[in-house]
Amino acid sequence: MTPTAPRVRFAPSPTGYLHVGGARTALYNWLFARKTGGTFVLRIEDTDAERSSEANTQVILDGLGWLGLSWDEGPIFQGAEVARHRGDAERLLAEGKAYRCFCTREELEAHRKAAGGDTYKYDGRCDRLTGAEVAARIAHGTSSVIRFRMPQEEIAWDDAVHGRISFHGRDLDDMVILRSDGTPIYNLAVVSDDIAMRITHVIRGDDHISNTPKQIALYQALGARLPVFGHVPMILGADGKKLSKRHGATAVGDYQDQGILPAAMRNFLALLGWSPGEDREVMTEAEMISLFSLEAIQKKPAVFDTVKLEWMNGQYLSSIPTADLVAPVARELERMQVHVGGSHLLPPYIDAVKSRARTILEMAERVAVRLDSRHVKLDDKGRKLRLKMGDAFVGSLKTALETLSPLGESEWSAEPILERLKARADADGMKLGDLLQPIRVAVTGSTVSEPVNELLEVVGRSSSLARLTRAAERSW
RNA sequence: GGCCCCAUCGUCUAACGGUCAGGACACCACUCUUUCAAGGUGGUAAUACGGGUUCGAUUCCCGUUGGGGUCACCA
Repeated sequence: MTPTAPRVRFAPSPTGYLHVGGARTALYNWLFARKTGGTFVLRIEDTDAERSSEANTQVILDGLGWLGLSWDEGPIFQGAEVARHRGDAERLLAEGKAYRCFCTREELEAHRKAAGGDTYKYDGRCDRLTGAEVAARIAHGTSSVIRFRMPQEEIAWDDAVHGRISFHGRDLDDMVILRSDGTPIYNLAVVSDDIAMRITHVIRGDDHISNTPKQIALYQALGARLPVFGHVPMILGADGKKLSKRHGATAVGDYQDQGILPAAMRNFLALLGWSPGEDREVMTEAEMISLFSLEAIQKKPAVFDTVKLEWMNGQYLSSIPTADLVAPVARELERMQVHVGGSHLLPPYIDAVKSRARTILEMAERVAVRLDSRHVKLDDKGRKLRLKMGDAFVGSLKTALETLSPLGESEWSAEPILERLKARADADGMKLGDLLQPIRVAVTGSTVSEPVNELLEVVGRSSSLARLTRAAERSW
């Protein structure tokens, strides 16, 4: 390994599912590592024992695996490193860069109220305690935290995506770095770990910008060399607000469930806040890696557009061989409790449906409709067509039944079906479409399908006739 | 509210001071198919506002407005 090879990390906390924003951050780290020949480390930030869980950790690992984001080291669990975290905090204390604070939560709350709330900053009163006073309180067994004394100076860095960002220490709190129970607070744990793991590039969400000056101060106090920081923009919902549960699907698992392909998700996520230029959109993994750069990342937040994601998925779906679709569609059908009778029977159904579906789920639903008439549901456009056509709708169905019933089982295939329907339409002087579209709606419930004659063949003689009869009688 | 970040079509974005401001999604129209999509062709649609700097600003500077992030013994 060359000494200049970058080391990056993705450091989620297992307090929930893998959010699409987190997934994109992971993706950018991964792309950067692969592009530069660097190392991608996975670290699980589980120092909040209350909210962390093994199940959540597994969901995150599964999500990354599904997206194909392989890590080179880890997962490393932050919770296993508390001894080092504590050591670092105590070192800062010993070097006079941090101090013990004996204030209780109640006292802090009282100060905050007295100061008027919003702009409250710890006033450093415990920093003014004499050595004797501190010793007395410790001897008395009063519990304490360790606070870091924030340098009162400008703290700035050249952000890999934003350019120069500058804060001033006077606006920053003397933050707690070690809890009274001896466990570390986030900012200390992160810095301690990133130093120990020799991380060279910290690529994370914009929501961490305000943590960065605090962490830089910690790096400097610990005498460590600064990594490059790069803050990638947030992902917003359709209403322009930060993406959250009320926007519907926000976990990568949700999209997996909807039948989005990992490659499509990865491509879409990469484009959300980054552009390779030259109007490139659909890219292979190798192209994405070779074109990637931190400097080309957008500074402003991006709205998550599920419609475009589905379009992207359709692009990928259409280039996948039917054989590769059998297993995922079969799995979905099983989940829907649709009886298939062996997945070797599936290919003709998938072919029938493939070019018209944008997700695996949609594909499975359409296959289900063809397999089992109980899945036929009249959709809005179908209903609209029936209303628009009025009596002619049922008339067309009756005509179709008359025309097709005489066809025997052995003659029931696309070619003869089309010939008969054409001949009949000609004879009756009606437009072929006026005859076919009601059939399509009666058989599938939808106005969209493969050519009607092929549809009838796939569905089969008896089921097709039964569906036409039912639709004609019920006159839907 | 303090601090910080950001600002090109509805959405994702391109344009290292000079372009008829380009592409993609979505939408509309046309076209192919004696039927649906897909495809093809075309169209509607943007530099938030006000000042500078400059021969010339989407691009550089300042301000306004608007949006976002963050202010815990959470991460």
